[in-house]
Amino acid sequence: MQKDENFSEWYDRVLLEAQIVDDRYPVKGFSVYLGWGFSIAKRIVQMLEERLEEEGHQPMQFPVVIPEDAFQKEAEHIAGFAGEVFWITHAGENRLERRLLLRPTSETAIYPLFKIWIRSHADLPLRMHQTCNVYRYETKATRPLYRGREFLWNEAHTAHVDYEGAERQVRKGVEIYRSVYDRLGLSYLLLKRPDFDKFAGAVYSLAFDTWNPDGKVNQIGTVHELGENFARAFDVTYEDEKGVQRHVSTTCYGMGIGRTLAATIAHHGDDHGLVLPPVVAPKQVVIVPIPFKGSEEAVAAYSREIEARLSGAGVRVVLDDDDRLRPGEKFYKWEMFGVPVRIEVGPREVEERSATLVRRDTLERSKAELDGLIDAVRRLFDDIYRSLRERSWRRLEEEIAEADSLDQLRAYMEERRIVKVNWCGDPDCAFKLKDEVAGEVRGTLWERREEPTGPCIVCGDAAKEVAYVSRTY
RNA sequence: GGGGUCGUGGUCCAGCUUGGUCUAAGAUACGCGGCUCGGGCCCGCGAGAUCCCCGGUUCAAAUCCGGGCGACCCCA
Repeated sequence: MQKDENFSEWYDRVLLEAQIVDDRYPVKGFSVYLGWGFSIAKRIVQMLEERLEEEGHQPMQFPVVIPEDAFQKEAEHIAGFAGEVFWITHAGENRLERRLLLRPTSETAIYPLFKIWIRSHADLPLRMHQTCNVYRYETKATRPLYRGREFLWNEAHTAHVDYEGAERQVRKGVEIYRSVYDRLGLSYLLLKRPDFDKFAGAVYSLAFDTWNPDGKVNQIGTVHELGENFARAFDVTYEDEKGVQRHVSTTCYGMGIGRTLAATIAHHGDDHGLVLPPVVAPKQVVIVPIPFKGSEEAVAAYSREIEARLSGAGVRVVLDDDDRLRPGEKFYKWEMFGVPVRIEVGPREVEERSATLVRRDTLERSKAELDGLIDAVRRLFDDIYRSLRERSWRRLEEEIAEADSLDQLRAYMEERRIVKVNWCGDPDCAFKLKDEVAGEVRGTLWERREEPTGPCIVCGDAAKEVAYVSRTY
């Protein structure tokens, strides 16, 4: 099973065999999270929610339905999403007087309540977040976890006294997302989207784009500066210290849980299946007993002793004592599930009061004394995490190329790379570029300005930016 | 949005070109029993299939034709 040669086949197989999602649900674009996959997803959600709440976001749950009139308040927003909205038009046989829609995102659900909650500057800043499913009738090809018509995400919405407050929050949102991706060992490009590709209704949008083995970048999170756009549309105002009514400035940011999970699978996985960073692995250690004839009882007892020690130290451990499978089959099985560390226990280990450790990322074996086992396991977790993270970043660097002609760009697109080009900033040049090559302009680096090294790759005029171009999901 | 390939037990797949020998073969997974166990052993028995859906052609359709649904790939 070759991940890099045939990612699509590898991915489909891993989803099913590692019990991530089952895509056979009989509605296109909707799939079922299975036990192993959802356990990982929940851990990602939990890390994110903890960070958000540490930074003053209240957890909330808004309804999934939005009334049509609220949805239609912000003109650009409707224009951006109207084409992919699921409408609820009937209750039983009766046509509804007021149509409802399933949220494609929750701004228009949340702002009518912001208007009620926010009275004075003392109510600000207001920060909330929710983890929920959203609904978009995607017309492009759907792909489990990458692009569904229903998908799990977390969205945060904040309101501030002024634009500067919102700007600070944008930076905070970036920092929160970065910390989650980092703990998953994921590399990414943090790009400012070109104006024509920003969130519908935003002043500007930032996006975390990450590489994928098939060469299509995966957008795993976005952070939006909304300025007063939504506040004006929904008339959300507060009274300042001088008694003047002012519009709030707002931000929002969303992280696709499915896409983040997909990236974790795609970045770290190998030809044997998943490779999970220990923080999100539902089981971090699997103990495989190797019971030679005559030593079954001793091996079983010693395995249970190791299990008890690890589990007592807070390690998520499973003892695979299923006697229907041979050790070799168990090795393959737990490698598919991506369990970070395997402990092999046979008569030799019983004899020596030791354990044989195998790390999932490199499949290297090592030995530890029973008394030093917990430290050895923790060290391995740390090594695995570091090496996955490093490998992911190295791969991102290798994916990036630079082109100074359309022909060269086209050639790199064939190789499915992410390519830096000089760009004048004119949207027409970006559109032309998309017509000419298989990729599109994703944006410019947000945190560091890169100076163009030549004229615009399309029109030849003076370039203002260095843009990143790639295929997309 | 356009083009291509494909859809057969849980999974992978043979059969389709040339309709009948298909009461659909095999592998794997599953259940029972035995033997084993340091990388997917081995032996026996068992169960499991609306041949994606709807319609048509025909004495006869997994196979041919039309439409639909779904998946994958390529292009825009």
